[in-house]
Amino acid sequence: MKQRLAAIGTVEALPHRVAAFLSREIESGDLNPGTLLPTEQQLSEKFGVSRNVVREAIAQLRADGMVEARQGIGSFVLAPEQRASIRIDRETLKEGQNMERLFELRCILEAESAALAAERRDQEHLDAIKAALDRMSGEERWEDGSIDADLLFHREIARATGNSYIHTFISFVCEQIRRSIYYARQTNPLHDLVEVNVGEHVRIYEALVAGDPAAAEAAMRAHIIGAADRVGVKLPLRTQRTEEGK
Amino acid sequence: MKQRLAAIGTVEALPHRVAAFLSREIESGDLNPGTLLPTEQQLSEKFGVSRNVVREAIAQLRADGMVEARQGIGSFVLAPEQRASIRIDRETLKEGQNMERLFELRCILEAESAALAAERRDQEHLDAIKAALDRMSGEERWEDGSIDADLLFHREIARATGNSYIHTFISFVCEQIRRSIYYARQTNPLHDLVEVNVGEHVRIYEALVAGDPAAAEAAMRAHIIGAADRVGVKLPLRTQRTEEGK
DNA sequence: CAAATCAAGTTGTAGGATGATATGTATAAC
DNA sequence: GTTATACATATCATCCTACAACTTGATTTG
Repeated sequence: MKQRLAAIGTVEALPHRVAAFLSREIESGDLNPGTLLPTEQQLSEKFGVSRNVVREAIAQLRADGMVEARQGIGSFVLAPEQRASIRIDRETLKEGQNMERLFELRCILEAESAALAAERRDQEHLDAIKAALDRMSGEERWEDGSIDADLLFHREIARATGNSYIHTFISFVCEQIRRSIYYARQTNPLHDLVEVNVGEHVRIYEALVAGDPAAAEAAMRAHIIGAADRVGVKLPLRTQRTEEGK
Repeated sequence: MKQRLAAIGTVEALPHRVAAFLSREIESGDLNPGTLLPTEQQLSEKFGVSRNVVREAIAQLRADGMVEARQGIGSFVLAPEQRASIRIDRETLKEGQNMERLFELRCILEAESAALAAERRDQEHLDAIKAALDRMSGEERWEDGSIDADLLFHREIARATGNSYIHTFISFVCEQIRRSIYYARQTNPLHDLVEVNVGEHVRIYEALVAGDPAAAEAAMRAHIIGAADRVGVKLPLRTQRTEEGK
């Protein structure tokens, strides 16, 4: 009774697919903490892969602190309290549609971040944001320095919210996106370098200076959508956005 | 020319010892970024272990984002900037933070999550959410089973967005809040147990069934604000929310 | 000279064999 | 009857060989 692993278009390593499957089962609660995973033999037969593949998958789960293997017994599912971290690894990032999802998450976080920053920013924050903006304007093309300045711009806005959780999460998401862009450029050097749209950033900055949360949110949302578009990602938009909060 | 791995008193798994050795070589700069690791065959001979052990060790390094393996070539050492696997560990998030900021982030993520879920959910998602809701209704007080059901309810909604990043982030934030509540109850057992407001959850569920993103978002926002209030956290609200998107 | 082909090297996967470790069971001793 | 030992079983840990898939560079061929 073999079970087909989701066969996405992208070529993906088998161990990662198995690990992702088990990981989802644990996350969704199908495998409660404390329970024993099926034996390597059973998993091997269930997924139709060799035990080596299963072992590598379990090793990955163990590295993430999701299970604990004990010789002669099996692998136990650990409670979420023991989970060490959030991790988005390179393989996951390469999966199709993941860029789209990442941008979607970024849009949610940054739009709200911009609105909060517009309400809570002080002069020191504005100065830091302006400095990043100036650094960005120095470069026309999407080069390393420009990318860093762009990243800094967004992080400074997140910092201006006064909520370090938001700052941490946005930094993380931005890093993921930046690295995937690096990677895409590395594997396909002919790919056109994406230009940084300075104008979009200026509009965000102006809204922050004006202390207008709605304008800041709208400008940021437009910017993220534009940025996604420039790397070939069409962001699925919510159909009823304008009606919210009525 | 075999090389002895450090034989510590503790019995440690072979792959972990190999990974630790290579990891130290990379960290110390003996293996510069961009260079190719020795082949699995060579490492196998060097350490006197099987190729499987070497493979598991490299898989661990890859999971940590230190190397990238490419079939037919070898494993490249990555620069720290290129490392695609980032951990947001609890220590980082715990530094001088408070519940207020955590709830603020949760509100941002979950409100949008509910709206997206209302647009994208299918019957399987609704069934899973309903199941969590039923489990929750069984308990009147904020007890362990009820907390788990509550958590599951929110995670299932996040899953219904189809965006695994949102799911991951929300799970993480919920887990943080749950642990804080556990801790508060442990240190102060006299503290009144907070009741789960089933009604708020029902309203969210109904909006999801109706496929109404705006209603789902509003219900979720009200719920998070209410939940924060019940644990003594006053959520700072944005002043201009209703005007957004004009 | 250019393009197609081939050969060698490397990682990825398959599948079995053996050792190490934990658990349950049956037998023997008291 | 109870306890203790030995054995059988199940499982992970490691090792081994073989083949498939992929990359690179040399060779051959037109």
